[in-house]
Amino acid sequence: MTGNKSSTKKELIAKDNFSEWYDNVLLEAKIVDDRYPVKGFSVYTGWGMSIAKRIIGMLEEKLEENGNEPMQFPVVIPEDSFQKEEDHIEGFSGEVFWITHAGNNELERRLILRPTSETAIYPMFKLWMRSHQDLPLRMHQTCNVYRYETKATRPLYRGREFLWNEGHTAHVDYDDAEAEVRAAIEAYRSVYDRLGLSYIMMKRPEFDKFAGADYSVAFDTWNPDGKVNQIGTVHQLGHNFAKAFDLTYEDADGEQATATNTCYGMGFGRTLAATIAHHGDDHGLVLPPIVAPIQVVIIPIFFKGKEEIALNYSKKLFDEIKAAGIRVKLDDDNRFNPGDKYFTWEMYGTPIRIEVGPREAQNNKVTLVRRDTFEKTQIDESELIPTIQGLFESIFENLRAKDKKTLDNLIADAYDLDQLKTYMDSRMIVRINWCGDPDCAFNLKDMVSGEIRGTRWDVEEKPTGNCIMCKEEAKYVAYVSRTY
RNA sequence: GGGACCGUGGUCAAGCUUGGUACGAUACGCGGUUUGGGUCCGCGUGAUCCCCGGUUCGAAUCCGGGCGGUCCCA
Repeated sequence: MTGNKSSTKKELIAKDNFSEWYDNVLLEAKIVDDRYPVKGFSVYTGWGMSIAKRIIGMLEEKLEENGNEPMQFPVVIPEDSFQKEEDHIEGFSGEVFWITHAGNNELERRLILRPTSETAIYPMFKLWMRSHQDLPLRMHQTCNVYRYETKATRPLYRGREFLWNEGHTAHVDYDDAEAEVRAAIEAYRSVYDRLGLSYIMMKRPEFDKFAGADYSVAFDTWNPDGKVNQIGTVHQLGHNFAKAFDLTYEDADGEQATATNTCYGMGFGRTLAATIAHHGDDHGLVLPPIVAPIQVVIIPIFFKGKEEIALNYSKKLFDEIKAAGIRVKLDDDNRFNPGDKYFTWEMYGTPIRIEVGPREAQNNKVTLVRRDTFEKTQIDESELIPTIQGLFESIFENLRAKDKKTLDNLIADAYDLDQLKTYMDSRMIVRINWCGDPDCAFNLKDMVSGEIRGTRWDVEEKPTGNCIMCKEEAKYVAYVSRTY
C-alpha cells in the first residue's frame, strides 16, 4: 500500500487523479478485488462480474448469430503441440506458465497453461476436417488464458490470468478467411459501439502482429492516463498454422488442399476497464444502460408516520417498471438516508434514479434523475415507461458522443520529432508520416515514450510529407502512443 | 530489465527519529433517533503490527536476511 490515500466514503477521489480514482472505484463499486494474494491475479466481484457477463453475452450472441459454435477447450496444452509453429513459439514461449509436476511425479510430457488456444484447437480441427464440405470450421469460447507478463500488472488492463473470448476458424481458401476477418471485426464493433466506446482500428505493423499471423487488426481505445488500451484483435493467419498442424482437406476436385485460418480475441477485462474509465466521473461509474445490472433504482423517502405512503407507491412503480422488462431495484432499506443511497447508487453507475416521497405519491408524479448529467425531471406516472426508455437512449447517445469527442481531441498530427515529443508528453495519440521501415519504428521508440501502433484499418489515410525519422518518402500515416 | 517507495483491524491510517504490545477515522453488529444529498448519540466486535533471525529485561519501533506490494523509467 502506498499509504498516501485517504479513501473514506466522504472523500471520493476525483477522476483527475485517474490512477487512484480507478483503484478506488474498482473496490468501492465491487468490480474486482485485486487483493488476491498472487500478483497479476484478481477476483471479479459481484457488480463487475454482472457487467462483464452482459458484455460477454452481447458478443457470444453476435458470434453465434454469425455461425461460430460455442465450445470449451482444455486449459492445458501439451508441449509438443505448443511448439509446432515457429513464430508462435517465439512470440509466447517467454511468457507461458508450465506444469511440470503432477502429484509427486515429474511429468514426462510437460504441459502449459494456454496463453491463447490455437495450438490446443488445431489438432482437433485436423480430426474434424476431412473434406471441403466440413469447412468452414468456426468456433468460439469464453475462457481464461494465462500469460506470465511484465511485472507491471494492472487490474483488468494487464493480468497474468485474463478473461476473454477467442474465436478460431478454418476456411477453404484465403478469400473466405478474409470474409471471416471482416465478419469478426463487425461483430466486435457491434459490441464496442453498443457500449459507447470510441476506438481506432489499427492494422499492426509487421513487427507487432500476432505471433504466427499474416496480419493483425486491433481495436485500440484511449485511457485517461494517456496509454492506449488494446481491447480486441482479429488476425488473418494465412497458411502458417495450417501448414504446421497439417490442416488439409480434400477439395471438390479430389485433391488435398491446405486450409486458411483466422483467429480473434476480445479481452473482457480491458473492455470493462474501458467502459469504466471512459464514462466514469467524480461520483463513480456511469454505466451504459445496456450493461447496467440495475438500470433503474427506486429510492423511497420516508417520513415518520408516513412511511407507507412512499413505500406503497414505490412498489407500484417497481411492478410497473419490472413488467416492462427493465432491470429495476427498490432500495427500501431503512438503515440509510436517501442521500446515502444516492451516493451509493451513483458509485455503482445506475443510469436512472427515481425518488419517491409523499409529494410524488399524492399526485401520481415521478421524479427521475439521470446518472450522466444529474438532470432531474418530473413527469406524470402515465408517462413513466416511455420516459425511462427515452432516457436510456439519451444517456447512451450522450455517453457515446462525449466519448468520441474525447478521442478526437486526443489525436494530433506531428511533422517533426520535437512536435512528436511534445504531444507524447501531453499523453496524446499522435499521427505521423512513416516510410514503413522497421528501423525507423525502432529508432522512434528509443527517442520518445511511445511506439508505432499501426496504420488505420477502417479509413484510408495518405501521407502528407516525408518520414518523420529518416525523411525519405513516407508510405504510411502511422499512429504513435503510449501503451499497456 | 533499471530505479524509487512501501508493508500496522475489512478499508484508510497515527505511532517508528528518542524501544515499554498501538491514537483515530471509516466499515461492521446491537439499540435509539432521523430520513427531499453521505443524520446524530450510545454500546460493542475487530490487529500473529508481512515473515525469519539478531540486539535488549523488553521490539511495530533498532540491525541483518527473506517474502510481498505499489509507482516511475526502459
